[in-house]
Amino acid sequence: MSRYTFTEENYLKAIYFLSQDAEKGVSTNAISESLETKPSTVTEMLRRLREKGVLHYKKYQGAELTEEGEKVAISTVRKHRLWECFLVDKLNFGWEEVHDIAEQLEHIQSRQLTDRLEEFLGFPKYDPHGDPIPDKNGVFPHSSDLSLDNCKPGQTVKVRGVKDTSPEFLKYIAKLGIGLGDDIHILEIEDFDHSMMIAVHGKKLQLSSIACKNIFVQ
Amino acid sequence: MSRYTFTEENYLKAIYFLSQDAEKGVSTNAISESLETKPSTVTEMLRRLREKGVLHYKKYQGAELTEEGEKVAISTVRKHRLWECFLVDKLNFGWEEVHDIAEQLEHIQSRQLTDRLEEFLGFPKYDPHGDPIPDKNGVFPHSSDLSLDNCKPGQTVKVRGVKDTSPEFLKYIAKLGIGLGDDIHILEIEDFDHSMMIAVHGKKLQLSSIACKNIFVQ
DNA sequence: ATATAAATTTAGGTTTGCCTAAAAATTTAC
DNA sequence: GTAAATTTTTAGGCAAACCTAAATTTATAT
Ligand SMILES: [Mn+2]
Ligand SMILES: [Mn+2]
Ligand SMILES: [Mn+2]
Ligand SMILES: [Mn+2]
Repeated sequence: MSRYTFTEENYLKAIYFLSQDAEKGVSTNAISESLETKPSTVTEMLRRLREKGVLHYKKYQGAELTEEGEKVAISTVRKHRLWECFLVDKLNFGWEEVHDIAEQLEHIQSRQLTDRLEEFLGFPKYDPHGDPIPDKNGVFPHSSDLSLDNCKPGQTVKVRGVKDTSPEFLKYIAKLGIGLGDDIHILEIEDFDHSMMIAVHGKKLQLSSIACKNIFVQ
Repeated sequence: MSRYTFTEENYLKAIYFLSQDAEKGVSTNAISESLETKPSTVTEMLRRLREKGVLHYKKYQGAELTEEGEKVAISTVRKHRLWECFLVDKLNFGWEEVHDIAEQLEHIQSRQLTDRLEEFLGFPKYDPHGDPIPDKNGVFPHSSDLSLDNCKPGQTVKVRGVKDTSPEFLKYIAKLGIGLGDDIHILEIEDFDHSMMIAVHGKKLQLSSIACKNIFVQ
């Protein structure tokens, strides 16, 4: 993994995320939109990145990252999310303020810096928005590691599964309007019983600590 | 103080330091050497920076920063030194390892980030090499500019910083067991080469006059 | 004072990343 | 299955930073 420019890392990161939903090659237009550059600029960059060996690309057929390309993308995601943790946990920024600063910090090149930052932060598994942080080998934590009761007010997390799969529990959360893939925004945690006030689909509702322990999030 | 590129900040910082000793305009060659670019590149950049209003420059007459230019330079120095403190104090880097990483971090643009970092670090007045850190208004703390070679036998002085911050020199004095805050007792000065016999931590050792000139004391 | 040397600028190129406008390929619509 | 719409690529340019080689200006030395 040699050195990549600011811009190259941004392209690789964008293609990495876009290729998660679309299973074919990532389209020129999709990249263009995501990076707010013109499609012609993207075409040119794709040719350059292909020559560097970080992606496969044939005219009109979209792009797919190579192993090396994915490694660079994941490393950039890792840096981005670790810095977001730093900004929120150590410098007391709000979770909504940190993205743009992390967009800059994610391009600092020093393997040692990233690894020591991770250690300093106590090896966090998720960033302030609940997104998983890959380890130094590029391995993401399994989402089932994190249940809702381990999250903090201010976080927004995605429902990834349930621990209790009984019909009673599933019916209960379905009635509340909570389903797989939904975003839960944590508003407040009651001190005395650890129940949570949350917002889902714009609706405010209360969840007991027992319910929270049974919802896996990411 | 609008936004400046990575490169512009580096030029302004270099000119700022160079204009501290040379009281006339800073020469093209001096900048070229300090930034390891060719003189012709510097000439071109000086014209551009003049148009931006950050320095005065007339053909063959060298460059001088305007108030705005100096503000940018000092702000960059501030960021550089605060990040060096962070790396040493919080991430346990050695003081000889941090300069290159700080060269990158100093260009992150967020006033808020810099100020909160400073607060997180406890408003340090000096970086790990003993260099003074300007406050958010660009004001430097008063720093002693007394170097060891100006001291006399019999004196005991405290190490406050180094003039030469190269890894070679830092490693050298680290090997000798000399660090920030250490007490140096001057035993004898050799007449013929002005080398010093000193005692640190109870150990006797010899320092060349070149080494002595590069150690700031108080 | 003139010749030589050194410093600086000019001229002409390169690479990275971006743009607009036009052409070509692909997809969709009838 | 062709025509229209959309997507993508090509062609040609531009700005920031860099370079080499050739002038030009300034400094130095006899
Ligand atoms: Mn983010
Ligand atoms: Mn980015
Ligand atoms: Mn430094
Ligand atoms: Mn720098």
